[in-house]
Parts: sequence; C-alpha cells; structure tokens
Amino acid sequence: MSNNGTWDWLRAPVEVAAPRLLGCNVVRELDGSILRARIVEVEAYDEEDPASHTHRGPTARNAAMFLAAGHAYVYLSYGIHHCLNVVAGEAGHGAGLLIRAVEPLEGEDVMLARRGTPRRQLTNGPGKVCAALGIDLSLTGHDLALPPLQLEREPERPASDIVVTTRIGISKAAETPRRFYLAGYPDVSRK
DNA sequence: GAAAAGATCTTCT
DNA sequence: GAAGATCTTTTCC
Repeated sequence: MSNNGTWDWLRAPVEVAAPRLLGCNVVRELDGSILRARIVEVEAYDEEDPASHTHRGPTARNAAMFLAAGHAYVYLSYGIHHCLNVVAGEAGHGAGLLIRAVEPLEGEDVMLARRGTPRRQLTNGPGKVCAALGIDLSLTGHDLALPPLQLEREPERPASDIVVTTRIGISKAAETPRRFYLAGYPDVSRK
C-alpha cells in the first residue's frame, strides 16, 4: 500500500497515533530477502513524559524523534540491544512510539535463522524485534516511506481489539497507561 | 519454574 | 561516574 509520502495519520498526539499503528506492517529489505511483520504492541512517549528520552529537549541521540512523523528513531539500550521507534506527532515535538512486539508474516524462516530462538520468543520484545529484522543505529532518522525499511498502513482496528495498560521496564511514570497491544496477544511480552 | 545477576556502551549529571 | 524504554544465562529452590 502506498502512503503517497504523507503521514497525516501519525501526525497526532501519541495516544491517538498509537492505536492507528497497531496492525500496520513493517517491511525490511535485508540481504536480498523481504521480511514483513505486523505490529502488535507499542508504547507511547512524548516530551511531557518523564520516562521519555525527549523529556529534557533535543540532544544528539534523540534528534530523530523531533523529525516529522513517519521517520525511524533507533537507540541502543543497555549497550547491547537496539530498539525501534516510529516518530509521531508534529515535527519538532519530540514524540514517538516504541515498537515492543511484532508478529512475523513473511520471511519468518530468515528471522529464525538470524536469531536461533524459538518462534514464541522471536519478536516478543523491543530488542528482539530489531535483532530479528536486522535494525541498528544506522537507521536512525530513516524515512519510513523508503527502502530498506518501510511502514505499510493497515485499516485501524476497532477499539474493542485494543488493550491499554501500563508500560514495562521503566521507573518514571511507570503507572501511566501508555502501552497498547492487540487483543489476542495478551502475553506477547511475557516470558 | 522462578528469580537474580551478567553483559556492555551511550548519554547525561 | 552512574543509570538506563533490555535480553540471556545461570542459579536456586
């Protein structure tokens, strides 16, 4: 599906853009093969959020999150794991959606070969998603309308299919309900 | 099966 | 110099 280069549907407050991103597909071109995965869990972050990297304004690391909606923001977590975000909101506003989990749709065999882990634990965490899709720091600031990493919009899911809970793995504002996931994947981030 | 600690590095205080 | 939007492996019930 073509987006015509416009990301109007992401240019909204993160809590509005988050449910729209659920169910969309990430398409990754890697070593001549196509990897496609459906986004099933995200977390919302913006400048007003004490837990967000952008809370204290722009820095060299988080500059990508201040770009226009539809760019990628990748950061290195604990020196080991990469995490992928989709920039949302107005340009200059420093907001994004962390992709916590995806469901393999195409090229699953390639992902399994890359990771060497069972299917159930293939993409059920932000670091694993990036490992499976071969995403690293070089993709920070990448335009998601272009290869080798693209975002395909899918019809928005009915609100009844979306569950909102508190976020995971943070210490500040941990009780704020800004984690969104699709019904049917209740344990996607559990071990 | 559950809990704890190790790995490893960028960014900010 | 310390903390962090994490995952894997080890250890101990």
